Amino acid sequence: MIQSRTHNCGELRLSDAGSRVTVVGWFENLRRVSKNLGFLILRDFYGTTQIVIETEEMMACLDGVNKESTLSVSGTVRERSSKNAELPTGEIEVVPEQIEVLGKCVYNALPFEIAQSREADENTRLKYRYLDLRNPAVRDKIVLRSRIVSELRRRMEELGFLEITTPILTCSSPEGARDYLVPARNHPGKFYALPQAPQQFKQILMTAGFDRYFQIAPCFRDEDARADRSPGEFYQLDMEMAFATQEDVFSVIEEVLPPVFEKYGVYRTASKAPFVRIPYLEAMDRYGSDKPDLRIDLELTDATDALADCGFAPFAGQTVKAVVVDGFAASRKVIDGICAEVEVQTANKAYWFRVDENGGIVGGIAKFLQERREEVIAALGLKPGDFVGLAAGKRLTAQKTAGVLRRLLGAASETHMKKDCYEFCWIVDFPMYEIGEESGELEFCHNPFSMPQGGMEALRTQEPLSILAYQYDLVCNGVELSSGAVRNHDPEIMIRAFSLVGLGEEDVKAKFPAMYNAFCYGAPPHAGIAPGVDRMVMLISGEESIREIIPFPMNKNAMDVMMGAPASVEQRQLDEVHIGIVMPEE
RNA sequence: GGCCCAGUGGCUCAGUUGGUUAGAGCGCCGCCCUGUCACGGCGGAGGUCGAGAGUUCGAGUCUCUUCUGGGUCGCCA
Repeated sequence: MIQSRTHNCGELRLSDAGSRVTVVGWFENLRRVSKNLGFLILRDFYGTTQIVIETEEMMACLDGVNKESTLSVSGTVRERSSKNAELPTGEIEVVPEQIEVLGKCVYNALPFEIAQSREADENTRLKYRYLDLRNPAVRDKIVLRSRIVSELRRRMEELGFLEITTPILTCSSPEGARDYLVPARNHPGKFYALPQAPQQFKQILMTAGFDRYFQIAPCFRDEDARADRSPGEFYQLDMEMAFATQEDVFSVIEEVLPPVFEKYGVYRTASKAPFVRIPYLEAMDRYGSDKPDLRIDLELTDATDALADCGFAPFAGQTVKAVVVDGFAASRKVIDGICAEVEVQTANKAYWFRVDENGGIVGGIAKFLQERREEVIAALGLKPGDFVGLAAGKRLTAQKTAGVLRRLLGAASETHMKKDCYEFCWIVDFPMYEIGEESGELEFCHNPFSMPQGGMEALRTQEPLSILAYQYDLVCNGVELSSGAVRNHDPEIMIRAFSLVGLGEEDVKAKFPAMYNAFCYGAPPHAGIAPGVDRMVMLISGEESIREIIPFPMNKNAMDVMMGAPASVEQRQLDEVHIGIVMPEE
């Protein structure tokens, strides 16, 4: 009969000396000092406890027992004769009377060392995730995630938000990302889809009379992975408010998020309400990005007039954007590295020059600028010691390239980046429409659910490209946490908004039948947002790989190498759901 | 789908202009060690150098193809 645990491995202290205890956990290590003296380290979720082996009898209990087996140890707590101040339990040890193996580890060599699992091959870590997670440094990220989610939930509820779950099996959505499809057994040829977001459901909840909704919502999108984007599935702190404006949404987020970031973050300070608001076009112009990292105090300068016709071929006829960095004394090697990285990230080249102590232009493309040196210096407001990074191309290309350059220069500079804080901002006033790059025709810029600023009046009278939407992004330290919007709840305005992109009433009804119908029965004005939980946990924990903050992550190719998903299924299962497999050629 | 990087004992890595029998640390096995705490000492086992082809007297090293993993662009309303 196994004795029940009396204490966990993290809680015994000097005051427990003399107590008879039973502790259980994983066999982490045995430091064997002689034939009948050794130190056994037992580890559980809460910590480690040292078991001192002083007899050949106890030593024999461990013969042939591999590390990482689970053990039960009963004995007496004793003060250590040599203490370890590094450990919470470092003043005591347990003198065992009985050692029992609870669960054997049948292998005497592990795929990787538990304590160093973060250095192991990532594929191996994912395959043996249950071993990887035994490493406290790995496990703590998952614990952190749990605490963050719990706190977000608590704060939302305190503000009167109601958590309501929405369906996982629903309809394929006609826009956006690729859907994950689920065949419907009782409806041959028809499919459910996993939701890309609970967008329509939450808007219908508003129409149904719920006032403040939120959900830690699972979302599914069949798109390729990135370092900060797990393939397949992710979670959002999804919320929606009835009879609400953009400002109402902002104030909820500004109240809920910063305290959580400050409480659990690697950085201990976060922006206070209200967050900076930057119109989209201004963000592109000043930062070359719609997700600017405001920890960097550099801004883009327009150098088109000064440099476009300087004789340097890549600038001819292009927009030229500059990033001026004072006191940037990086080596040539560092500068070349930054330029190469810009090219990798933008597929566009970056250029540079420098102003020396005497006001001369040197380095990079300097030789093209000598003739008009004074004009360039005056136009860009340069002074000795300034470094100038440059990007050229069509307006948007030049902005985006310079934006990446700004980010890299900021990170490389000693003085232009505040490193230890969370800088939030809102990007507001996104355009309602844009000219599609492929189609060359008017398209919705973000999503068709947003309310145009100015409502019906704007749609009737303004030039479509000049119409702005009540559409906003939440950005923190250069990471886009979320999009959100004041929704278009008026069927007439919705039809008018669609008509500008060549779609009629029938198209609206066909694409979003439930929502459209619901809005025809009296909808409240409403607005919402859905910050990504995974992204927030990454920022808070300081992790750069999203796989570190997901309990069971998939690899880049959307495979779960531990479970073996995706996998083949039996023909019988396929038959039941009326699916035939057509393998791709070759 | 395009581009970039990586792949060498169980793990992390070194391996020079192509040149003897491919090394180290950790782990594993054995022996020694009475207070360790990254315990220590001595010894040992363990390698189709991701795979295939080519160049060469000779390939871990060079070339091509391919596989796997990561990053990135496309994509992500």
